[in-house]
Amino acid sequence: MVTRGTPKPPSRQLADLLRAKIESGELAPGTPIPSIVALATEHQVATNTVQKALRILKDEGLITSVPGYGTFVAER
Amino acid sequence: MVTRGTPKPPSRQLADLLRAKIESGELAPGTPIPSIVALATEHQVATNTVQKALRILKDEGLITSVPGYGTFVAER
DNA sequence: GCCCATTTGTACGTATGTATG
DNA sequence: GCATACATACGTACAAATGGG
Repeated sequence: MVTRGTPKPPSRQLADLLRAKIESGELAPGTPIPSIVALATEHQVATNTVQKALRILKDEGLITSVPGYGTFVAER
Repeated sequence: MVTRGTPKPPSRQLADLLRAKIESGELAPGTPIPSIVALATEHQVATNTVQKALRILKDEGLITSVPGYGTFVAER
């Protein structure tokens, strides 16, 4: 759940949430992550915020994005 | 000069522009970079775009930001 | 080859939060 | 307390890439 009024901003909360799913294996390497719009709707945040969260995970090498196609869990 | 209609987005153009000034020594290590608002006004882009450009340089280790204080050219 | 829906990427303008001096 | 500056988020818009029909 993404909440406000906490020291941890929504973008980090969402990044942490997705990272946990990846590391737990719920999102396996090679599988697609829900689209940005889907994540924004699901977690009640702006698409920009989702982009920011995904950027964090990209910087960590956990995911890769293909424009016009989708975002996927990286092979480790 | 930051232009549109080119394959290189404004945020990258601005990042490249600032990087060149740093590497040429025009902006020496330890010296402050103009504020985000100042850069946005000067280059006619949104503050968000400036933030994006600065983020690129931060990722490259060329600058560091201190909230409420300013952004500075990194040492070395 | 040509539309078209989907998806990522970038940008805009604005608002608010937080830190510094 | 106040002014300045960075950080985050919102909603919106449009470009470019992809894939399916």
